[in-house]
Amino acid sequence: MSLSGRLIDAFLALEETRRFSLAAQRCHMSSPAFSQMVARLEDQVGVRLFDRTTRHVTLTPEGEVFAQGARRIASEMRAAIDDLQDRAQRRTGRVSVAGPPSLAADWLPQQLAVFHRRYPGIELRLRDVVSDVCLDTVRRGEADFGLNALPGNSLEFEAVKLLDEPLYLICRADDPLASRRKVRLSHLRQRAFIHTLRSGSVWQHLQPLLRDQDIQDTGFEVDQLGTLAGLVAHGFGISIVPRSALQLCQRDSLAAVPLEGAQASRPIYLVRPRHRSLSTAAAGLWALLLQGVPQLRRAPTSIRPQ
Amino acid sequence: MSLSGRLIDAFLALEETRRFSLAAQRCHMSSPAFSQMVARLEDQVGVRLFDRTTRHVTLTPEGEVFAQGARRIASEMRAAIDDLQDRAQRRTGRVSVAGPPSLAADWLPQQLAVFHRRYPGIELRLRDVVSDVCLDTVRRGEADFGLNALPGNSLEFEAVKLLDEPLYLICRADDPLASRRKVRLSHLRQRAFIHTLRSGSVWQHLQPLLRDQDIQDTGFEVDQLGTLAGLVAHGFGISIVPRSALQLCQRDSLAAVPLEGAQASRPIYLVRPRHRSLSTAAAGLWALLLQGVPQLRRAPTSIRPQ
DNA sequence: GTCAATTACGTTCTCCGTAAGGATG
DNA sequence: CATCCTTACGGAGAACGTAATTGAC
Repeated sequence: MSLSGRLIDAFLALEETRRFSLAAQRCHMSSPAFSQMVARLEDQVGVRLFDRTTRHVTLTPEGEVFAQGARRIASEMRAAIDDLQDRAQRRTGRVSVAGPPSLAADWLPQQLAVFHRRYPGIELRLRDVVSDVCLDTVRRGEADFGLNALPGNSLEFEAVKLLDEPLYLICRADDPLASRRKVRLSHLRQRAFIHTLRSGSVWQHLQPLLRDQDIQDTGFEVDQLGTLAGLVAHGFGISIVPRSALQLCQRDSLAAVPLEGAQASRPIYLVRPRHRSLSTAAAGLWALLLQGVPQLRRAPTSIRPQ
Repeated sequence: MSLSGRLIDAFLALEETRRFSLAAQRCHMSSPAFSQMVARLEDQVGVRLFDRTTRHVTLTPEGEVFAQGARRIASEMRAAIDDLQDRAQRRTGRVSVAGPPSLAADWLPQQLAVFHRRYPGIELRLRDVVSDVCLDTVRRGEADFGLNALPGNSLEFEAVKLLDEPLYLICRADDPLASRRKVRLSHLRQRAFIHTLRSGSVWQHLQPLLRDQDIQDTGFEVDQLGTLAGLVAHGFGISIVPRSALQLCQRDSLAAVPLEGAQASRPIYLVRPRHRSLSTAAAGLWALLLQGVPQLRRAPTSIRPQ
């Protein structure tokens, strides 16, 4: 009632060699054991598959029919196992990561490139998402894991902190604040402020703090960091971005000044579903990202006054 | 290293129910045994297929990949076994018989019709062959078995005699011989004779005997029995056919007279290869033909003088 | 605390290998 | 008579079930 891979292999070996002794040898078994094996197979399928005397071994008509099925079964088995092992060896597979636009601009692609050089067979996908939808993306399985400023519900997600990423004030190069080595939130009092997306992590992080500082909201709420830089450059206000976003704000007329104080940085977590394990490929990328943190700490910060 | 049908079934049961206890029950096993079974499967394929706590069972990404392969494997296994058992039950299959034109004219189709009513799923094929090629057809596997006047080499073929089929003289109704109740070969002395195919069994059977009887050879050698009847009807000569061929010679102007004497009949054997067993379907038809001999003995012989 | 999966362990059964038997050419 | 498949039989290992344990909610 139940075929096994070994029975199929035995059948195919005998079908090819037409000799019990040879086929047994090929299957690394004694001849009697092999004989019993064929008998078991015939018993299980319910029909005689070989005509055999001590001199000749031939397929029965039913055996010839079964041979086709046996080859398909063996092929499917091999394919299934090979596929799995290719994935285990990271020779094939697919990983999808969700991360914030700032990291998706440079560091994540850089890390993905390293990963791709090491495991060229693995298909990669990067979804740039705002903080709000990151966890949803992971929850729905559209990404294997995500990078996010919030670790998510600890019952649902498992998170490890990658690093605390310093925040920077972005202002015009001729702004008085641009000459400071550091700024505090209190320095921003009364200033016009351009928000990044309300659903983004920086906004979520700073919003309660800025409310205390009597910040003047310009009403602008941009999606692309390039747009933000343009607005700041043309005098509509100032803004705050994480260090990894500085590169996207690179303009001659702009300056960046590190924030200091209690909330001068925002965390970045690696977040994955707690109750679903990562694929081997995803686990590999996860580990690589953890190792890649130093490159992130050394992120380019060339926007500087003077 | 070796998947078995039971492991695949276990995997699919768990994949569907997502509960060890339910899946174990469905596989008619205890829960611990089932648990070990899944562990064995995971050990054999080399990767974890399920994420499980005592509360939740989920497929790993690799498990989801494997599920597709597992379904294909299970499907191929089921198909292979079902096909075999359909054939064993004679619900499907194919039989090819080779027989002489005389029997192929009526009796064989009649028997095939009986077989087809009983086993409508089995595909039937009837090859009408002259004696010469009958055994070749069987040897090459183009027919599962044959009907032939010669039993063939007993090392190569296994033959059972169906019956001895009486031979009849075919002549014009106004022939002096037509009024006889029986004729002997000696009565044919000096008569012009029309041969059926030299490769046919009747010719092979009679040729040495006719040579002793100073038979006059017309030079005609026909393929179709209808042609033979036409030649006889128009006075070119006489001929001899087996009883089963009489129906094909049915004409008002013709008469048939049974031969008597030592060689007044030719045998018909069922012949099959000795070293290859018959398919279940073929064995069924073989048995049915053996049972159908009485109908062959009662073959229509309406060609009669007066 | 309860429920579900797992581990522990004794038992049964499958399955292999060695040795003897039987059939074929 | 030589060769090759099969049967017989004993032992090793696999796999199952019962009972105890661990872990999650």
